Amino acid sequence: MKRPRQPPDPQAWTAFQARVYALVRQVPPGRVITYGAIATALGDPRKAREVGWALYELPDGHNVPAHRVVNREGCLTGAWAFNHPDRQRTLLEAEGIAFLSDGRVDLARHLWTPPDGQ
DNA sequence: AGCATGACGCCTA
DNA sequence: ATAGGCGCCATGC
Repeated sequence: MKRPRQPPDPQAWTAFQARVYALVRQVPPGRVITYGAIATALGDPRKAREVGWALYELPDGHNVPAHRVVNREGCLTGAWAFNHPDRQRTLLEAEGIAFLSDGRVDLARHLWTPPDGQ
């Protein structure tokens, strides 16, 4: 059975971004969340890549703690949105995030799960 | 229209 | 645990 798919809709995309930002804003300091977890919490686990896009398009002056978003292995995203390759790691360490010896976030300790109903 | 790319993730070997 | 392949979906050329 073929899976129903929504048609591309700019308004839906904007709404999607808003929901991503709203969810990321709920991540407490010292905790992290993954792209896949965000997509799942928003009701579509397949949109993990779009979560990344949404964060990529964050406007200036946003109050979204995007540095608390990592991939499912706990890897950081690099310099993309943080102006400096170590910026994201610095922010996370300042919040008490523990890193493994290979440079990944210790997800077992810091992964945050959003409450239901989001 | 086709093809490549990407702040991703799952499956398989 | 690691590496490669593939699916996903929005974007850009």
